[in-house]
Amino acid sequence: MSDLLERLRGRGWRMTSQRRVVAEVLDGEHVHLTADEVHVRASAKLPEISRATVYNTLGELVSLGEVLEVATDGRAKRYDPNAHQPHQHLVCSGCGAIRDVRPQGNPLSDLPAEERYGFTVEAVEVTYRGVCPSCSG
Amino acid sequence: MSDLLERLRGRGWRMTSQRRVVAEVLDGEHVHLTADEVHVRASAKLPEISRATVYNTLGELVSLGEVLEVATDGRAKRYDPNAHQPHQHLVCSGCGAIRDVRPQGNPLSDLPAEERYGFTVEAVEVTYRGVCPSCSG
DNA sequence: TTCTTGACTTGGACTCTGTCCATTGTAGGA
DNA sequence: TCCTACAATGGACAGAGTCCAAGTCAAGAA
Repeated sequence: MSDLLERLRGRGWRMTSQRRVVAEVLDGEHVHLTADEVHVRASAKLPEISRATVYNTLGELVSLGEVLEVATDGRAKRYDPNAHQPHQHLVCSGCGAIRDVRPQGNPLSDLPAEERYGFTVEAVEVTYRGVCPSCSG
Repeated sequence: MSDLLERLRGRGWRMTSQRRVVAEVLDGEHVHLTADEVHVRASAKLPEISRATVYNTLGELVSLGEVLEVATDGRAKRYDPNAHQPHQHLVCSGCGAIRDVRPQGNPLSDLPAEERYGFTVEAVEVTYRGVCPSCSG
């Protein structure tokens, strides 16, 4: 993530303190924050940052392919900075915790041609649901 | 779906015209309506039915395991009456059409123990994304 | 059949998530 | 340093869903 800002600058992204702060907040492993959580954490570093800017910046990062949008429940979308490593998600039904996981094989190949109904299938999202150790203990 | 009402009555469900209409609207194959769409169609049969009742009834059907909630985009949840036959979804990125599909094998077994982080994994949802014949033509 | 009652429905207010837009501010090149 | 196009702001707005107090009614009891 540290070279993210460099990469974006190279792509003509204008660097502002707001964008820098949003990028910093999204740094890390197994990070799946909602826009609102990003706003809270960004505000801690840069109190004047507005909600609209957080939404704008997240949207741009998604368009640029640097962040993934994850919708594991019907509530707010979550933003996953782990965009350059293919993975799926494991979600705790108790507390909502999310882990990135890497299943074996390629789930795309599990859909036989006769189940594709003429679609050109391009991607697959897998969400495993279960109970995490803290919630089952 | 025709015996759904019988089954629910047997479970102590009080039968009302509103609930009957919502159940009727959800009948069929590859049905994935939003709550609002259910409300529109139910209103055609029973004009006085309220939005709140549609939400209540859908929520009850989901709790009872008779209908599945599907969140394929960040927008409104969709309701899938095909709850008694395990399946996954194939979604068109163009028009949003949804088909029920049955992948080979059990996607749950693709997640090795060392990728479960101590979770008790109970279910898996798979969403295939692609372009349908109408949209690619 | 009528009565009774607790479950169900209603509609409007409210919350949450996200978008839009006119105005103000500023990064970065000239 | 100055310009200006791009970015940030915040407040209004929209869509999806929940909540609640009051009114209604399904279905068992008499």
